[in-house]
Amino acid sequence: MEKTSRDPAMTDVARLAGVSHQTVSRVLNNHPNVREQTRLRVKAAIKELDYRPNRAARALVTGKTQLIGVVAQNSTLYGPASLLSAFEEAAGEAGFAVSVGRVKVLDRDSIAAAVERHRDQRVAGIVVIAPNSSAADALADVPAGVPLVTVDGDPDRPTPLVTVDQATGAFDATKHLIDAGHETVWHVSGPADWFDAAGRVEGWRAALDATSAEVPPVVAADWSAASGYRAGQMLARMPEVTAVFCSNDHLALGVLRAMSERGRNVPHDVSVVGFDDVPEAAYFIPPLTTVRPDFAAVARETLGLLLEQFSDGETARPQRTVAPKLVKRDSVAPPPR
Amino acid sequence: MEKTSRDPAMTDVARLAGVSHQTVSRVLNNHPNVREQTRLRVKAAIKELDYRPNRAARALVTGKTQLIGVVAQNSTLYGPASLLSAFEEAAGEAGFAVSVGRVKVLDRDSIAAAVERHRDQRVAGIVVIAPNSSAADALADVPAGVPLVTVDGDPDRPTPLVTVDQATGAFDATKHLIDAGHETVWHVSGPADWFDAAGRVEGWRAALDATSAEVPPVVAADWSAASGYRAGQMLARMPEVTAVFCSNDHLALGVLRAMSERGRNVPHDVSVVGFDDVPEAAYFIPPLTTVRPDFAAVARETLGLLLEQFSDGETARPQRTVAPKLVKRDSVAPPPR
DNA sequence: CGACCTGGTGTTATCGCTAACATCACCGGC
DNA sequence: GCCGGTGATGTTAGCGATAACACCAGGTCG
Repeated sequence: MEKTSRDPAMTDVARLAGVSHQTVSRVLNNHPNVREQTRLRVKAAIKELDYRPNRAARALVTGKTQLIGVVAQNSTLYGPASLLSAFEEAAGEAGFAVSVGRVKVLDRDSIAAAVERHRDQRVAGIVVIAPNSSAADALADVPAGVPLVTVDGDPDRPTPLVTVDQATGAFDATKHLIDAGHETVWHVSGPADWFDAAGRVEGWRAALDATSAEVPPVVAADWSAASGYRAGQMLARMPEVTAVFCSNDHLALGVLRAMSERGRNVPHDVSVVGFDDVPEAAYFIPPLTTVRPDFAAVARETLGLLLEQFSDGETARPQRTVAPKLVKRDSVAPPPR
Repeated sequence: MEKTSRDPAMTDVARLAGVSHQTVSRVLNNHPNVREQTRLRVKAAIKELDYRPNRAARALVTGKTQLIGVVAQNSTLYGPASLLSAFEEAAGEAGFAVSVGRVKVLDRDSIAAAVERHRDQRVAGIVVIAPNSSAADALADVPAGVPLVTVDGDPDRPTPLVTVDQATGAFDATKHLIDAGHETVWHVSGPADWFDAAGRVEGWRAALDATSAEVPPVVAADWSAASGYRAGQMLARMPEVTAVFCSNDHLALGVLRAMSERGRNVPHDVSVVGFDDVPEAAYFIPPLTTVRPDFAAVARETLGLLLEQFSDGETARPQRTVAPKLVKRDSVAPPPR
C-alpha cells in the first residue's frame, strides 16, 4: 500500500543533500556564499524530490506575497478584457500571480469590497481598472500603504496611473477625416462618466478647433452597438452629416447599420471612424478605419509602475500614457459634392 | 511621529478582548463552544483593530488555500473571455480567490507550465479552459491529487468536465434553417481541433441527417471574421447555397460581408445563423440569428464540480453540459424561389 | 454524593520557511 | 605565529495561525 505522505519540505531536501535546511534556503534564494559543489548537490536533491517551496511559509515569515490583485468589471467590453489579459501575461512573466476580483458594477461600494478582499489576501499590490468616475471615487477609500496603480482612471488625480492617450488618438482620427475634405466631424461618444470617452471627446474637439471647423453637438451614447445604432438613425437623417467619429468600434458598427438601412453609403456618403480596433473591425461593412490602442504596452507600464512602488515606495512621475495608432481601412472617403 | 507598526495579529485581538488567541480563532471559525458574550467581545476587538486574519499563516498550518487557479489562453475570443469573467464572479462569491495563468498558445508545454505555476502556489483546485485537443492532451501530465475541472474540453475523456451543449445548439440552429424551407444548410466551421467546433459540426450533421437532407462539405475556417470572409467569398459564388450555419458570430460577420459584396442579400438570397450571441450580433447587417450559450451556468457548474472534489474527493457524474438557446433575429428567411 | 460528562477556555506544539547570529576553517599580515 | 577578517555552513528563534490536549466549573445520574 502506498502512503500519501506530505509534500517534501526544505528539511527533507536538506537531509538528502547532507546540508542544513538553511543552506537549501540559500540556494533557493541565490545567496552568494554557497560553494558551487554544495549548490549542485542541493539542486539535485530538489529535483529528485520534486520539491517546491511553500509560499505560505515564505509569505508568513517575510510578510510579502507574490500576488497582485486586479479589480475589474464583470464585462466583456473589448478594451478592459484585452487589458486584463495583457496584464495577466506580463505579470506572469515577471513571476507574479494575478488574482482577479470581478465587480458587477463600478460603484464605490463594490470596488471598496473588492479591494478589501484583496487586502485580506495580503496582495503585494493592486491594479484597478477604473474607467469611470464612480470607480475613481472609490479609490479615495483605499488606505495608503498598499501599492496601487489605476488603469484608465482619472487623469486629474495625482495617483499612479496608466492610460491610453485617448485625446491624441481621437485627434488623429478626427484630423484624418478633416484631411479627407470634410468640413466638420460629428462625434458619437461613450458614457460621459468614462474617462476614456471624455478624453476622446476632448481630442475630437481639439482637432476641430485646430482647423476652425464648426463643432457640432456631441451625440451621447453608451458603448453598445445598440446605442450606436440609435445615434446613427438620427445622424442618417441629417444630410449635412458627412463624417462621424465614434468613441468605439461597436458604436461605429451600430452607426454603419443605421446608415445602411437609410441607404446612405459608407464611405461615399458618410465616412465613419471607430476606436479600439476590435479583431473583427476589418470585416465590418465596409472595413472600419479605427484607432488601435496598444494594450500590451499599457500592461507593461502598469506592471512597471507597480514594481517601482514595491521597491522605491514612491515614484517620481507616476503617470504614463501610451500612444495609440490610426489604422486606415475603407470607411473614410472624401465627402460627396 | 507615528510608528508604522506591524498589522495586528490574533494575539493583539486576544489581549484587547481579554481572552486567549485560541478563543479568537474559535470565533473566527465559528466554533460552537464560545459563550455569546465572549464572542461579542472578540468581535468588537476585531473591529476596533481592523484585524484581518493572515491567510499565509492559516494556509501554512492547514495545508490548504482558498485559491483556485485558472489556465486560459491569452485571447479575447468572446466565449473564453465570457466564461472566465463569469467564473471569477462565481468563485469570488463563494469566497475563493481566482488566480489566472495566461498562456500564449494552447500547447502541451505551455499548459503544463501554467499548471505547475499554480501548483507552486498550492491552489486548492485548477480549472483549465481547454477547448482544443492539444490543450486536452496536456492534462494527461497533471498529476492526480489536484482537483481539476476542464471547461470546453474533450468530452471523450472521463475527467471532470463542463461544456456548453454544442451539438444541441448546432442542431437547433440547423433545424431552424431547414424549417424555414431550405433544402440543405452549409456549414462554416471553427478550427477542427477545437471541441466546440467539432461538437457544432456534429449537431449540424445530425440535423441534416434527421431530415435526410444532403450533407454538403464542411467549409473549414478558424474563428476569425477574416476566415469567415474568405469562406463567404466562396459560398457567395455558388447559387445553390441558400443557408449557412457558422460556428461563431465572427465567422458569420465575415460571411455577411462577403455576401454583401457579391450582391447576395441576407436573408432574402441567403440565410445565415451564428453561434455565441456576441453583444453586437443584434447590430450586424442584418441582425444575426444565433445561438446563445449560458456562460454563467457553465461557471456555476464548474465551481460546483470543483467544490465537490474538495469535499468528496470523487464525484459520481463528473460531466455536465449546459444547453444553449436559439435567438431568432433577421438573418433567416425562406429560400428564394 | 462521587464519578462522569460537557461546555467554555487556556496552553502548547507545530506548520515550513527566512533572518540573525554562531561557528569554524582557512587566509594573510605584522 | 598569533590575530582578525572572510567565506561556507549550521543553529536558533520567530512569523501567525490551527489542532490537540489540558483544565476547570457546574450539572446529571446511579
